[in-house]
Amino acid sequence: MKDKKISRSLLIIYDLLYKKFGPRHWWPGETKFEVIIGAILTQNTAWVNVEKAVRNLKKEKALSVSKLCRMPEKKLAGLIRPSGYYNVKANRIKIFLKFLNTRYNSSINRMFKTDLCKLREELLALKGIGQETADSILLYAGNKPVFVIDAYTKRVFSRHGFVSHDQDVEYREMQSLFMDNLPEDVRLFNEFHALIVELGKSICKSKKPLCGICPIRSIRRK
DNA sequence: GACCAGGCACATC
DNA sequence: GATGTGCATGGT
Repeated sequence: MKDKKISRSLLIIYDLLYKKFGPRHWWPGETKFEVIIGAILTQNTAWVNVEKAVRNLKKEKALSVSKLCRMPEKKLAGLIRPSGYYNVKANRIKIFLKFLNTRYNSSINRMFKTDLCKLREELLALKGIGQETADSILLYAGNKPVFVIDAYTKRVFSRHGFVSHDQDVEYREMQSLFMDNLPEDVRLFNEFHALIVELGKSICKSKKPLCGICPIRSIRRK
């Protein structure tokens, strides 16, 4: 259900952010496969640490489906160590690879030819792939019109009254805010989410309002 | 030394 | 269902 006022507000915010930060050229990654691996490695992790892990994989010439399939999980964990949670993430990558092999005969392109809703369900059924990771894969590796919701998006848009609650806002509710009120445009979805992340990072660094948006800290876990 | 980062699964109540 | 906890490195 499109709300013209919300739609206009979102596009104004997008323009402000675009003027402030410029195009973000997301996702940083040379291939679809690298984007997918990056999406798993970046779970609750600073991107600089993901870059180190990806560098290690490239140094080993291991950033391909076949190479990673053959690599023992322990060795993979060692290479991605800088990205944190390395045992968990190595296991998640192996689970994805097994899925890709058995379901799509190791073909990323074949995987992305699947109906969008069906593929999203399949990804979500994998252990270690949650909504944000699945949507990042679909948007940034598959060029599918899906809006990615992350912690920054939840914080910024819930605290500025776009949805009723705070950080506990449901993923799908927040996603509908964007997908119902913006034109279905992969490039827009891509750029907007990347700009929101940039905004979130800048706010945390500067601790001053930016583009009229107040400093926002995450809520501390006990 | 404390806090945080482009999450997710699982146990417990 | 909601809440708490484990998984872990590296930058500020």
